[in-house]
Amino acid sequence: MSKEKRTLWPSEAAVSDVVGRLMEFWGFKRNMGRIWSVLYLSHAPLSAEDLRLSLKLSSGAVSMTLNELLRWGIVRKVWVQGERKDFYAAEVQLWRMISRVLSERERTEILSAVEAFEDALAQAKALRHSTDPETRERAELQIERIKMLLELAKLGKRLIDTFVATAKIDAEPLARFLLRHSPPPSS
Amino acid sequence: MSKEKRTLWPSEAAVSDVVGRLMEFWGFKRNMGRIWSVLYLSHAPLSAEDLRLSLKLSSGAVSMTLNELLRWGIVRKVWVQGERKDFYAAEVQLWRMISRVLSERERTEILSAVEAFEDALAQAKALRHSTDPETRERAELQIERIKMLLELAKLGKRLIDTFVATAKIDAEPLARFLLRHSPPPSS
DNA sequence: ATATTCTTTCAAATATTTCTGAAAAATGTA
DNA sequence: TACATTTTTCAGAAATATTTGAAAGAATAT
Repeated sequence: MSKEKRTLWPSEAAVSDVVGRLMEFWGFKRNMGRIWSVLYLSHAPLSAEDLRLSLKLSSGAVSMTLNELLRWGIVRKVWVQGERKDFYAAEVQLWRMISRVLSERERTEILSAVEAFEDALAQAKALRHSTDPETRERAELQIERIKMLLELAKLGKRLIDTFVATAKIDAEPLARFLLRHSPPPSS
Repeated sequence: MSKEKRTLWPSEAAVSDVVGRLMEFWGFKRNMGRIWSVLYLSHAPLSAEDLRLSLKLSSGAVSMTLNELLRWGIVRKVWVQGERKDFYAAEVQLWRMISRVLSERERTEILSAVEAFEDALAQAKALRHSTDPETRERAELQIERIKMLLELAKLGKRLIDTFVATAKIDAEPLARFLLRHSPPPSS
């Protein structure tokens, strides 16, 4: 599998292109998506060099990107008997992959947003009893609005938590998750 | 409101910082979030110049960013009697704002992904009857996997559609949407 | 019509992100 | 230990994204 597989099939090229774009859109590096895709569509684990050749990347880029993918739990290392180099395989459970990313991200992003909103709220509340009526009025408005943001952020957190929890126990949670809702409006 | 309001309150600075980061995280420009925040926390509409001064941006940046925000329906223009310049106000219905962005984005991103996956699937299917057994085997695997991706993309589309539809008819759809699910696992 | 004020545009400047490739480090082999 | 292979690191290069500021363009008032 390390001699022939140096050129991507059209289907592989197409998928790695879209997934690369989607991942980029999602805030990852495009190459993360491209590498994952090639692994995902491969019938056997691939080495860093396989990936380097089929995607025309530098060895450094492959190494760094693979490690990032490993950190996200989106790709894993695989032992191949008799081979010295490492081989890599894609996480094929899509929902698991997504839930991992979501939970990983919400921890850093949403939680820090919640904290920051709480701080801002406290700061606005401090002005509630200003002697200047204009200041008081503005403070009141800001308190209301920041509360909304805070609520929204917490709601987002809960949504992610729920999703992640569902994904953990259920083999096809995405479908269930969705189908619990009214049917889609238009197509 | 155009003379005094040149320095942000700490609460305003804090919120525009977080929201700026969140929006950047979400794939928008940081200044979109910052400008929106200042407007959102303002008790009166602000002019481009107000924003330029309080956020220390160039006039060009303010103009471009405001237009982008207008295009997303996240900010609207407001007439102020007796004033010549335009004034701007933030969309305060958060869920409406989000649903608009979601529906706008899914149209371009998810739909194009679905299409691309379908193409890739067709390409893989074309190899199903290759004379080479190895090729056939690989084609079968790819077909299975691409199908999963396609399903996932369609599911995502449906999720967004459902959300957007809910948001359209309901004043606090986010809450309902969420609360229909089991309570959050951890905090 | 002309002046004044405000908004937009856009090429150049900055800033940020991502990639390359060669050297260093690590890992295994004899 | 010495050697061969594989992986990682990282400074600089390249590619992208964002911002500036000045000039052009609109809009309104006189």
